[in-house]
Amino acid sequence: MMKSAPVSFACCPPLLDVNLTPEEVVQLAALFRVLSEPARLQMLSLIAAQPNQEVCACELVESLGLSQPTISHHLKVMYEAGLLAKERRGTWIYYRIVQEQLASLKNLLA
Amino acid sequence: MMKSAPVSFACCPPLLDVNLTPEEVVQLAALFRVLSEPARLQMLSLIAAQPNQEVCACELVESLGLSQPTISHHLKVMYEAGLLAKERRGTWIYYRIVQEQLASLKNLLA
DNA sequence: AAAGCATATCGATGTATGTCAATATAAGAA
DNA sequence: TTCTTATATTGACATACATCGATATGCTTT
Repeated sequence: MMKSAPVSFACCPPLLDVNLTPEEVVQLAALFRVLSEPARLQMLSLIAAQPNQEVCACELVESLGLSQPTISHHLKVMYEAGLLAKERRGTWIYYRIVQEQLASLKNLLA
Repeated sequence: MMKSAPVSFACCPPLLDVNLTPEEVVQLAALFRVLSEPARLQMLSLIAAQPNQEVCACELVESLGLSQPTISHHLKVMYEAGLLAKERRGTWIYYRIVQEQLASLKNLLA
């Protein structure tokens, strides 16, 4: 599945000052859902803490106490939500945070 | 259960630029979890759209297509998460959004 | 006190998903 | 090609929780 486009409702209406349509609400809720998992937040935090703003998947497996399939699953979920970008470099795959997605979410919380 | 205190980690470090502790991550994830339900977002949006910034529970039951127990459940969840304040006026109970909680969440998304 | 309406709780049920072991796929090295 | 390592997928399982009907609690009015 392809990475989804950044969330955008009309043009950045502050989240809760507007009557959101059911579709927008579902889309937004799905994004919050992705962020509602401690393991995923830990992963995001760990990526953001890197000097180069990226990690290879194997580092995450080492850092968190979770199995490799579980890490891979979370990476996929965040990638498909448009929160992560990935890039293959040889054997390794590096993930970085898509800032725009988080930024648009932030704008909606006005 | 009592309404929980606003989220605050140290003093507003931008969410993903810092290595969050497991405890902070769990607390933050729980808050996102509350926001990950379409029905709850719709309720928040509906409250924010009111001129007086509040609704009584019965209005929510009428507006959304959900049963009264379900609405009551969602209200409780958001209240306990510190996202809603409530005030009894006669037979009715009015809910309003706790802006600080949303604001601190927004700050963490820097 | 009794009745009527608003809200909360309880119990049950179905669905979603986090997790892992096992296995598959992919890329580089020998 | 074969081997090794990195990542992804599959299948199974357990847990969390949204939802509702039934019922309880609470407030106001008569």
